[in-house]
Amino acid sequence: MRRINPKDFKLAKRGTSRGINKQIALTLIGTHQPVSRADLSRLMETNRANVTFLVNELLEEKLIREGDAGSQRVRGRKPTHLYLNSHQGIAVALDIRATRIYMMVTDSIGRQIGQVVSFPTFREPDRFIASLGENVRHFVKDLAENAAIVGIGVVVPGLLDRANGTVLNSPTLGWKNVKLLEPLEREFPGIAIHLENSGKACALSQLWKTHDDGIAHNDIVFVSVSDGVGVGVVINGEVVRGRHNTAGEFGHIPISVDGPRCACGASGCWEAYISNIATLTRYFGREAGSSRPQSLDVANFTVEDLIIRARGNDSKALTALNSTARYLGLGLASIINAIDPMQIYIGGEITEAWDLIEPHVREAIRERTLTADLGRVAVTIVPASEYPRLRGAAALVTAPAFAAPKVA
Amino acid sequence: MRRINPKDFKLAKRGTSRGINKQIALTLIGTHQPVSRADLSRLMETNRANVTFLVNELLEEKLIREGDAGSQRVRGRKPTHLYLNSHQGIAVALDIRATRIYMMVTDSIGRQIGQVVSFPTFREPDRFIASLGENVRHFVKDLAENAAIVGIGVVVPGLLDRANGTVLNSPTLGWKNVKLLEPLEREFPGIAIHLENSGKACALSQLWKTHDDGIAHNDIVFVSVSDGVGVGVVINGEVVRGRHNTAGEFGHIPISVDGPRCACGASGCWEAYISNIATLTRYFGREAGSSRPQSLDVANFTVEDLIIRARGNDSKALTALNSTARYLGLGLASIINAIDPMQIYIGGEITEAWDLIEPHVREAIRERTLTADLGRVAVTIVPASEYPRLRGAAALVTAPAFAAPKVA
DNA sequence: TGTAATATGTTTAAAGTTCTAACAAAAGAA
DNA sequence: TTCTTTTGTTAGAACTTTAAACATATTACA
Repeated sequence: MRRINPKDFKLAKRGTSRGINKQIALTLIGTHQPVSRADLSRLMETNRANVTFLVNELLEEKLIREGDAGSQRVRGRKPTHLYLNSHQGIAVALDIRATRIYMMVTDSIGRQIGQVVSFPTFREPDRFIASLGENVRHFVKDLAENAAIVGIGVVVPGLLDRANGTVLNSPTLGWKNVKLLEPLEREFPGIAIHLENSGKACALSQLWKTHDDGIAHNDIVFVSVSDGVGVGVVINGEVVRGRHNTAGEFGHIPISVDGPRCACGASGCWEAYISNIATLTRYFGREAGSSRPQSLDVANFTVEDLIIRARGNDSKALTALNSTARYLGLGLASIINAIDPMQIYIGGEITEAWDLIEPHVREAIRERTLTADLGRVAVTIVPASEYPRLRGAAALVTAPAFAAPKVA
Repeated sequence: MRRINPKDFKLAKRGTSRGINKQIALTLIGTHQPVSRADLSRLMETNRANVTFLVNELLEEKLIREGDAGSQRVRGRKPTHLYLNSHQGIAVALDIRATRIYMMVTDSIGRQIGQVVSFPTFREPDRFIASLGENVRHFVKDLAENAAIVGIGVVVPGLLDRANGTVLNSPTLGWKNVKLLEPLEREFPGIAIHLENSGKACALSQLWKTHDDGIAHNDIVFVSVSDGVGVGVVINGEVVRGRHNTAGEFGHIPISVDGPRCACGASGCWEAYISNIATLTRYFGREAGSSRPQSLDVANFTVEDLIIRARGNDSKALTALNSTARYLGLGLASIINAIDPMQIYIGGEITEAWDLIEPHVREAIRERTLTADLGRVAVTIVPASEYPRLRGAAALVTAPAFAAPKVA
């Protein structure tokens, strides 16, 4: 039961019904392809005539294509298979990280083309743009020859003002109030640029993924554990943004308000307990709350290294991981109690130790969730090899064609 | 950008456009009444002809009515004023509390009729239903004579299974897995029964309230502080329910995981720091974490009494309140970081001390919110005299007529 | 007082939907 | 070859929004 916003509604025009049904048909072709017009009419519970009209228009718009005739089990005319058209130009996905920028090229329906490449990040805004422009053009030529870029999705670790296209604050990059949209549009004239926060991009990557089970994951949470903790929340198939595009910052709910100092200025944030730096600090023997994590002595030792040691016989490493696992679970329980999602996805380096830590995570979840049902929520890891941030960035470009029209 | 759920979509039929536009017109009549057809055509940015058709149908359905001709500022024909029709039967709102049940009767657009009445709560389910049935019939006759009841909204403190119409767990009432919908439907044959959790009902009450400023509050959080802490979250004009109707339980996010024991079984929950019992326990000198709040010696001393003492010269009372205020703010900050709402509403006995505690609440909010914008979010108290639970219960009955149709 | 001007609300017809029913096309079964 | 079945299309009915003309009602002003 949704209330219509009297200051922001969308009237149904002559073409609204068709618009809705076309998007539904397109979505179903995406999830069921190859699929015939007759199949669609059954899936949509409408008549074949209507489907013919809708499909013809989608064909004209080149959003779908006809394939070979399918084989019919019993007798009757063979169906014409319909597929999503993946040749509508390419999307460029960029993941801006502290030291390197990662880049993926996809076709118009978000399927990866070639390999992920990377190039260095320059912190100075002008140089950042110039280097990025040069590299993107170079690698696109490499990967996709003459294909036209229809859009560029850019994922940034930090808070974004999407209305003005600026990075409000990114501790990772050391950026505050850096304009990004406008210079990028100047660098790539005529190409649509989309900016997104990394936590929200990860959530998008799972929302728009075509899952094997065919079930849509329309109420999900993605928790990305890395230098910081990024969270993206999807409710009703839509990323929750809030009034200032700041929603989803579960990384800073407290575990204990008197706990270790966090990069955000407060203390005892979840992030301060489970970020990679927190885990490493724990391993190097400091009490979690006694020092600022930044001042780590062993600069090049990573969580991946820690996990390798834990798999060896380094009990101290295992203890550090298990401790993080417990706090991870405690925080997840808060998210579960607050959102009650269908599924939780976890990304970040620590997922490589999932077989070691999962029991501790689950136990902590059970400990703090309100009901047994909530304690059993599915928790799935997303390995780095799936590039959730990059796939989310690509979705920024490729997904709008499939999105539900805004109505009422 | 919402993804269409391929397992749960709604096709646009012949009448879908009209359905959408009728609900928009109805909503606008509600927020702008009295309003003419010509006004509507301007508000909706469509032609007067279309409005005539829509309005005529709404008139036939008796959802609206024509009033006197309005006075025209300049020349031209006088407009015909349109109003919502409030004579479509009555709604009964019931708020089930530990010892008494409160009841309000409203007209078909949710406006209170007569006074709020109350009668005792029987915990034993059969007797509960029988007594409730008798009292409701008695008081309805008293308040609204022969009016037909179109629906009954029932608000319960605790977790509900709305699919099966049962109370899963209500510590306040001492109920576990108690069937409620079916026996109520038997008790009131032919009358629609709606069950709702108290936190969500409070959120509904604000969502469906016609605010003076005319701004719709489509992203809000209602925090109700009482024996427990109930929270209702509204995103995109819709209450967030989650997979098991359990979403919104921010009452059990931790302040400190090693904090005082909570009624839910975990420890350090927000609720354990700010519930009325926690505040009283603090006043009576126990350390917040050292004992179970249930075993309170001074049984009949309430938070209201505490506030009166704080307004006198009882510095211990003031200290207890201020301490609760600080924890209230710390928890609110987590909600703000997570949801980034337009507005937060606070209900419960403690709001009577708002002038005393607001500065402490605000300071704690600022301390833990991620950005300055988030720290400035509007926090409004809803006094008990506005009966948010009862108004939410009434909205369960009266709001569906105004709700947006489910589409795409 | 009468006429022009102007705003409201309705009617009519056109353009664009879904939907029903009939029809053509294509393939296997008998 | 003929029948049966399935797919896909076409024609027209029913129902939309929308543009334009029209009727109605009121004020302004000569």
